[in-house]
Amino acid sequence: MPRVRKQNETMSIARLAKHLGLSEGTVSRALNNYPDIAEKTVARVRKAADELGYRPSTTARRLARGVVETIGFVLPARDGHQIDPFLAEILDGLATELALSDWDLLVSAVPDGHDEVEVMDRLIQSGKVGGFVVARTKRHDPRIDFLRTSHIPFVAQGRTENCDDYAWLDIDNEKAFVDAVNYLVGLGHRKIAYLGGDPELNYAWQRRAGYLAATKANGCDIAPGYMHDGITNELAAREAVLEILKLPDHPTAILCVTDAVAIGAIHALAHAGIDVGSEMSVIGFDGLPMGEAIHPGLTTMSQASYQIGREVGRIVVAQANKANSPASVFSQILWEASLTVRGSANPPALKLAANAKGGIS
Amino acid sequence: MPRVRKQNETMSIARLAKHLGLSEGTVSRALNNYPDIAEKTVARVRKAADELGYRPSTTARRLARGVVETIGFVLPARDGHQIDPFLAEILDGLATELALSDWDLLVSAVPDGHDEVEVMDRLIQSGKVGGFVVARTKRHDPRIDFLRTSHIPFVAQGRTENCDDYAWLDIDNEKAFVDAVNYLVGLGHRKIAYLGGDPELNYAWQRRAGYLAATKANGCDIAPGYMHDGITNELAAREAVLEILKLPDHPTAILCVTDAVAIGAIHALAHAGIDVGSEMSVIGFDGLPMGEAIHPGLTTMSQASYQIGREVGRIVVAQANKANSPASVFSQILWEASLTVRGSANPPALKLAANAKGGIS
DNA sequence: TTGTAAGCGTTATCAG
DNA sequence: CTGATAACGCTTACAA
Repeated sequence: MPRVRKQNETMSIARLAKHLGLSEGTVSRALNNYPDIAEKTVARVRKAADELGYRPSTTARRLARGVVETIGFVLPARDGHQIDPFLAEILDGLATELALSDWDLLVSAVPDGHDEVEVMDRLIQSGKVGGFVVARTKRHDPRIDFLRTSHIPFVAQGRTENCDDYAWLDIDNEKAFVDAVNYLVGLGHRKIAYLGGDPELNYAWQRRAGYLAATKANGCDIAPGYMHDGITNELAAREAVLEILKLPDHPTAILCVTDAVAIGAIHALAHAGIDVGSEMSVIGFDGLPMGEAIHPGLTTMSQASYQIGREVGRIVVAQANKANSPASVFSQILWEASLTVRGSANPPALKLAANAKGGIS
Repeated sequence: MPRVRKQNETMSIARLAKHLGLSEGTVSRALNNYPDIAEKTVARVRKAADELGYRPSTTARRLARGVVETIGFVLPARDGHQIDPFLAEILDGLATELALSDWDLLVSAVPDGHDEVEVMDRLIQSGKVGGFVVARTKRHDPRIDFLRTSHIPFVAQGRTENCDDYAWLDIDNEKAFVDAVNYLVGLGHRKIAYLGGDPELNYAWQRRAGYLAATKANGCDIAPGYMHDGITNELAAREAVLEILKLPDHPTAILCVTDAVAIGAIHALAHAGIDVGSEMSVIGFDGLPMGEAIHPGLTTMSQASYQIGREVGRIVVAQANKANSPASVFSQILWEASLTVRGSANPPALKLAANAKGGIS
């Protein structure tokens, strides 16, 4: 014997077969819906399996079948700021969808001194995952480049610049920000500032592009100091707002790359004594629940992150299941964000009304 | 041949052995640091393995060794509200620590119509995980009861009422809220309201207990309408605050079970025209980054959620590794939360100063 | 110090 | 319709 094992407790197919007086092969086929087993036998096997609490060993099954029904997800390297709520929602949706398809979700972090591609490569080479989901894509993303070459199914949440030859699900960020600008212009705003994120991240780049395109199309000019890039959290938002308030020619509205940034901006404005929603309008992006709880409520472009996670999970499993198709065609899905109107964005004219009402200054 | 397999691409130990002119057994032992292989051979094998990019198949290894180096984590059933930031941080820390120990993290959701224990049971029975981490414990937690019986290593983040016979890491929630009340009393507050969470959740129960004990010890009485339970998000916090403001005898401070609740409360107060930090003090619990960005900054009891995740990971792996110890002794660790002072809590006397400064009303 | 071979629990081919 | 049996890739007791 190669080793002392607690075989006595584990219910294996061998024990089940012996118990039934059948061969292992027959039991296996009965349990796996093979068409060539007698109805009666199938029923008998099923019943016994249930009663004895038999569950096939995933490990053995993997080895025999040569497939791994597990999707890998590598958490973005921890660059100081924690997992954002958007990612958490995606993960939740992804886990839910995979559970429904009986796939597993393997979540991995990137240890210091390593990089994401390295981690992904190990996961693939050691046979731990049979597919990947990649989130928060960069404009040029080494992870995508890597996955392209490793012939493993994967889906990106968010595109890259070149994105013809793989599956992705993205929000139409550019259109969303065009819509947001148009909405502000429709309210009467012409001087619109922008708090943008890391331009390496494709979503930030796309939103920035939407802002630029729409302001131009509407003939709003972007005064110096109106555009701030690299705002990735609430604190950076505060600082940027302070700079904006120092400008001789104030904007009347601030468009923010995310809700987190918008919330930071709102607080900074409130702190500076500016009445948000009247003296200054603010619009965010994400649709976080917190946007509903603050005052004024955050007007924002909402995306259904949980649903995105679910859909991405659906796609990656589908892709893995039809890995045999010759001319592989990739799901490439663009969803639209929708405007959620609350109190933080209003016509600039309200400012006068508010001042009048205040009656003091 | 049982099946057409793409054996040509996969670098197996067999190919490696053949390439080296050695037996598979020798190669395996060389790679696994067995003491009985010649130095020279070990070096040769290592080199070849590196060059040929050999990575042992985790699946085959699992089957042969009979151990699964994977920790399961079941996301709390999605009861409307999304994954809270605290959980996300824990996950991040857990994933990081496990990656360092070469363990994997399997994250699963609970499909509708199933329960968490069911999901955990399946994961164990099918051999997908070799341990568990359980978060957000309830006072009486069926997951813990289940894991106690299934002889698999696990660690709880948070205790249950009976918690002698398993490993856990918890924050001393009761002490934290005693400290918070003492701090408020030290500032001069006597009328302290409380926004509490779901009392089924042990942390909420413990914090509540701390509030009750400390107010009593300090002789502060809790007027009717001062205590609100079941406040689990920002919106509920708003409503509770509105009720509190209707009370004939206002409290001067509100202690909140979480930062999310505190932030909701602060916004509701601001909305009602109450100046937070002077007319009303607010204290939260968690130490979320957002607490730093709002105005006034949130005074809160901070816990290091990422570190908690890491430590929990460390413990569960350690426990799995010494599964042979006879008199199993469990790590039971209590960490303290630390007070982070910002602007949202001040002496009630400031109210007068603020009014004076305002100069108008 | 190394080779041999059994075994982990399942699936799948091929006879019967 | 069912039973043998090889194979998946690796580990490990034992023999050499």
